[in-house]
Amino acid sequence: MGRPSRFVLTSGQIVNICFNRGFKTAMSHSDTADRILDAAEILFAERGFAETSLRTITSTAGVNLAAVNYHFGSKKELIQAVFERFLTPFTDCLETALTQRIADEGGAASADDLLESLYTVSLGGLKAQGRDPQRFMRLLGLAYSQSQGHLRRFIVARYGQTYRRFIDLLKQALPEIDPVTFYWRLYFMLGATIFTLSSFDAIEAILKEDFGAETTLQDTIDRFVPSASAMLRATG
Amino acid sequence: MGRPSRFVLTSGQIVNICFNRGFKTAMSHSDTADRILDAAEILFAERGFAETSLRTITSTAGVNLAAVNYHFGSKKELIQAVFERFLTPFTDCLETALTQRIADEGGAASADDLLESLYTVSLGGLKAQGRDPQRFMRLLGLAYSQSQGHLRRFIVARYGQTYRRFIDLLKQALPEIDPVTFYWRLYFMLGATIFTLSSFDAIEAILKEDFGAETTLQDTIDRFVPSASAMLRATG
DNA sequence: GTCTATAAACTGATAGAC
DNA sequence: GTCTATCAGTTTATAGAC
Repeated sequence: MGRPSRFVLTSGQIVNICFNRGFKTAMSHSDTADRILDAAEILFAERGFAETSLRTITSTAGVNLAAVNYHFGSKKELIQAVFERFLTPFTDCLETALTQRIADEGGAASADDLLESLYTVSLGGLKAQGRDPQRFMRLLGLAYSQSQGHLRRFIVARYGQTYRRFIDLLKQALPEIDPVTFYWRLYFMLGATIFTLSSFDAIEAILKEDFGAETTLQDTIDRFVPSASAMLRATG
Repeated sequence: MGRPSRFVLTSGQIVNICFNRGFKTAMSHSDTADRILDAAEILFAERGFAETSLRTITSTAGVNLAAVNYHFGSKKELIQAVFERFLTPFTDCLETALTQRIADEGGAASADDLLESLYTVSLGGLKAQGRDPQRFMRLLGLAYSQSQGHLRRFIVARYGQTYRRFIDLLKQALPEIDPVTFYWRLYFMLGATIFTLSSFDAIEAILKEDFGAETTLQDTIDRFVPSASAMLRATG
């Protein structure tokens, strides 16, 4: 599994370093714009974009309605700002983790290690940042399903490079899979992750109710990595 | 793999039988209500519920605005009617296919055969019906992500029994997987399917562009079944 | 920067003529 | 069953006072 030696940073340590830095600078002053972003992030994730009015956002944030237009210009730009605030530290952290992995493993990381980096950054990173991974995944799901075009273009232009890098590394780690099959399974994995973690609270509650099983963060990562890995590698 | 003998109906044949019956009766008269349902189905799948106004639906359908309230009562009831129209033949067909499978295989079907039934009914069935599988999946995704409660309750009450039956059969076919892991992976599979097929056209276009690969229906089923199967069975 | 007030457009739903 | 006309409520966005 390529467990790092004691001189090498683990994904978890990288997560703590990047997110703690990003977190402090982003949160150092809680002015009106941040209050709006906080409220918008929660409400968008719960209801979607069209179902969340600026009035609901501003009254939840305890600020004036006109403040949205003053600080962000329009609702579309507010949506982009919400995504920018959580995708920037996340993407930077993934970038760092990937660089560390390939340095660590001499140029080519294994598929399981790449997946472990991805899930540790997305789940562990957000929890370390005091944020809810489920909310993050719901927003990502919305970006795909409700995207009015502008958001999709914004995300691809701003963050596409890092995700292409991840995909290329994963492809190199699975040379036996033909490119078309790889592409299908990549979507498969993305959908499984976003969809499942979007319903994380509901699944967690059902598992506790029906099986008495507590769900920890590490449990979830340890469940996702082998499942995704087996799916990517499937023969037939 | 349990290929049926020549005296046994294949999933594909079952699909043709159920859907052709349902299709003719449902489409025999194209009055105002059906025109509204046709337009609403397409527009909801493209934009979501909140983003699609009744005015857009009625003008697309070429009918009067008041006709929606006359025929369906409210927008919520129109949404339910859209789902009812495509979920009823789909669910009936899955029910028939499952019954055939367990009769065919003497009480307990294999996981791969169950998955093959599910995908043949959902993909093949809708295409046989002259409908777009992608649209079907987008609507299912919306039911999960945008569900305003009423739709979720409607679907569970009306169709829950068949899906619980499928899940129980699949669980029986995978006795070596512990129940909690099974539950996680079921969500994983559901998300992968809905998400991937929601973007079917986009994926198809990219595959043709980048690899010159044409994508047929049977290709897609043959790609999904082993991937989902490997994921469900993963060890570790 | 923050506020009030209001514009301008859109929404779902309905009453009542035909 | 279908239409027009309209209601009552909501939405985003902005102008202008402070």
